[in-house]
Amino acid sequence: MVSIKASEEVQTKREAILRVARTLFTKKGYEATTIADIAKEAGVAVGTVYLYFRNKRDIYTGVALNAESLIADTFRDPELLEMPFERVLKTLVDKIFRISREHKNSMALLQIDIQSAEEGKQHEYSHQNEQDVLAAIFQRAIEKGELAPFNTELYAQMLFHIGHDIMHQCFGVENGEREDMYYAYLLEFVERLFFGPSLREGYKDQNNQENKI
Amino acid sequence: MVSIKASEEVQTKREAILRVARTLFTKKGYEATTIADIAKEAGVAVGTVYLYFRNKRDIYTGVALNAESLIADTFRDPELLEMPFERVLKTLVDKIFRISREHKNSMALLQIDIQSAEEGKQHEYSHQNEQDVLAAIFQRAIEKGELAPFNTELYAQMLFHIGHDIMHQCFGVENGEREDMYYAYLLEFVERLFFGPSLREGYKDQNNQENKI
Amino acid sequence: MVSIKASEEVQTKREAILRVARTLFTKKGYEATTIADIAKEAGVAVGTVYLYFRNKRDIYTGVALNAESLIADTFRDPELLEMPFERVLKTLVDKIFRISREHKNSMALLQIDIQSAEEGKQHEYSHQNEQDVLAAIFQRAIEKGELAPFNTELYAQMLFHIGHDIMHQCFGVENGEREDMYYAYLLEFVERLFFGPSLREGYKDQNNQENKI
Amino acid sequence: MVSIKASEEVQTKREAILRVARTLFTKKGYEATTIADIAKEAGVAVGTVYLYFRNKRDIYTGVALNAESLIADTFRDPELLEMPFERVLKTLVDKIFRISREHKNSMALLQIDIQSAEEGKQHEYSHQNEQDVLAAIFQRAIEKGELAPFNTELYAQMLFHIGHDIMHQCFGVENGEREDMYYAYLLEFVERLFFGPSLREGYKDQNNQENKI
DNA sequence: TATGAATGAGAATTCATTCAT
DNA sequence: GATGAATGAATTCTCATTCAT
Repeated sequence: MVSIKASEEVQTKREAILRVARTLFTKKGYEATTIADIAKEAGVAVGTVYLYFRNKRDIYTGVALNAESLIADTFRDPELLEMPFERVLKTLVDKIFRISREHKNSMALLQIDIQSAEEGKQHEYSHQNEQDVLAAIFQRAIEKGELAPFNTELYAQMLFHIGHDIMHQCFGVENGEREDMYYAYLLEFVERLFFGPSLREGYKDQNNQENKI
Repeated sequence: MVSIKASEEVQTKREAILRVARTLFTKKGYEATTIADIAKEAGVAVGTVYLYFRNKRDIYTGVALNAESLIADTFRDPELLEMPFERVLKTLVDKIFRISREHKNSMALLQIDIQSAEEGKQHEYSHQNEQDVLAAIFQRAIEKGELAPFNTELYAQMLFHIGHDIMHQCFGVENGEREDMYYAYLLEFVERLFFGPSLREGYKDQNNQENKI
Repeated sequence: MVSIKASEEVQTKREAILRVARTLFTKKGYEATTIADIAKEAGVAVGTVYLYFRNKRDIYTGVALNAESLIADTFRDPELLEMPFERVLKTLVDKIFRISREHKNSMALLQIDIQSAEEGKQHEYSHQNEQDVLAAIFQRAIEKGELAPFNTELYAQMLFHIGHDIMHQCFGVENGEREDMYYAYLLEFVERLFFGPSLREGYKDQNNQENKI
Repeated sequence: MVSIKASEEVQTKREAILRVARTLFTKKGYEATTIADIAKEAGVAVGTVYLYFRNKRDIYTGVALNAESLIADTFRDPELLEMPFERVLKTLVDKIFRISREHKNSMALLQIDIQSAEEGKQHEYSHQNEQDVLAAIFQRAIEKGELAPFNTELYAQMLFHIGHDIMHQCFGVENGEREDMYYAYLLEFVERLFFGPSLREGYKDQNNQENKI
């Protein structure tokens, strides 16, 4: 009993710190957030923060990696490789919105990463990870003849960025207040890119406008 | 005479500071860059920096706004509103690459200022500025019947982000070493989005592949 | 039964802490040694340390006084007052080396407590203690006509310091690796001082060299 | 004029910090002395301390090396190698007292050095330096036939320690209040060691007691 | 204008000590 | 007695900003 409660407490405390740090890093930026801020907000003493994290950077890493791996993990779902591509896009968009909603604060952090060129290089790897998963999904669809061949890596990268930007805007900046709108936007955008029609053509008639917003 | 020379000096010094600040902010991040760093690199005394800028923030604003307005200014070219849309995309991509190449360091800054939600809001205005210009170009094309109607603001926003991301990657992270590749990427991406074919269709035959990379 | 075992445990634990503290204070210095270090090394919890000692200072005092009184105690041997002075010096040198060897780590501490003038005054008393015992031995030899009269306190003080320095060098710094050499050195030094010849005279001939090393 | 005054100021400030640091390190010990203490006592801001020293350790080194080299420098006087050894001892004792008096606080630091075995090894070199100079003086006297051969290095080491101890006691602990007494003590000690008589013999008659205290 | 020494508030981090279990 | 998580005061060091020259 005791141990269960204790370990829960620990979990609670560590996570409280992470949760608060996430929020503050997002709201004020990494450098402008002080350990004192985090401790106060998390309802613990400054020293306690250092009980769970070796240093400030460590907290950041905890928050950021957590956020990054969340998305990559969800995208790594094997079903995505087998389901008809018609449904893949919507599933991906659903997933990314769901996770982002659940981890609002983490999402915004994905931007902080790219603070400087040097830092950027350090985190490139984890981005790559997510992009690879995305590219693999596209590649599979091409193999199955559902998509024409194209530069999957390039599109993975760009879509990854678009996704992040929208998540950041939607949840980081606007706190999810216009989630529905952004959901529709993103979906329309990717469906148009993958299935057409091009912006020049537009939707010829009403019957065909399932995907239009 | 003296005053001319003096004002030239002033121009020189102010700009030297801005130029150096740009580079350092980009390379090391805003917080990690000290006024002493900037002063030293710019070849002036610390106190001198404060003759031209009220505080550190002021320098940053100078740098960032400068960078942002550069793009907005270029996009505001009235020719863009009148030329056939067929040529608009390529012209825009050309412009953004040219400016980014000429102001490598500034570009990366565009990422820095999305550091935190609060900061984000402050700079939203100038982003908006650029996005508005972009949306206006699309709107004009729709009016001229060159494009089907679509949510121009949404697409302006997303394309703005994609553009920034690629510029950041290309010039901020990679220092322009693979500029040609990124140029082709971005062009193919936007042309496909605007003119098709969708990724599902792909390019049917060789004759039709004008836009393919 | 239980109480016996318990008190043994207590003894064990208290001494384990003292033993570990001694080593760490010696190796890393007082300030650089943390209670956590001591507790870990001694195999007890941090809180346990505070069951046996009121505070860190208390541990230090325990260690240092322990070390100091060891020597004073040995010097207080009544036999020393009665044995012919011819043998006293060698006996003293033997004793100091034996104790130092057995308590290597303590020895080095004798230096640490002369860290600052204020601290110095606090510990003067225990030094005085040792020096008094030494002076008493010399005084007794003078009374017995074995030594000419001299300022016994002064010489006690200086010899005490020389002894400590050599112990520190021999056991604290060199870890006893050249004990034999230092033993011969110290003996030759004090025998020359007490019995001659002076460094100017040196040893006249082989037959006379009883005391030479 | 300005530059002279300026450089004087600098000298003054840097030295004020060193002077104060010396005193505080001596009085309270290295670790117990805070930068705030030093700054306050020196009449400057905390930041100013870091204008002249990179970190706390740097201040310490400045103080300690200064102290150590002072003695070695004085002992390196070539005259000492040529003057009759009769006068050398008194000259050395005079020198060491004069320097110690002038740099009271530095002297006490020589003890702080030896805080821990590890630190001890670091500073061994500079001690060696001083001991070598001393040993060379003795060696020269032996070559000139003024002293009988003996282990000059050993005696240099021991006399070096005795000297330091007495300086520490006299100036560090007692602040020079009984300087005359310690001067007489040290002189009697070394003269007896070098010229006799041994403590056993003592001074045979009144006429011969020039050196007795 | 230009300088750069000086300032001191503020940040990260450590660690002796306490106390609920 | 024993534990070790929690505390928060204290410490070192940084750096934006000022101001006398």
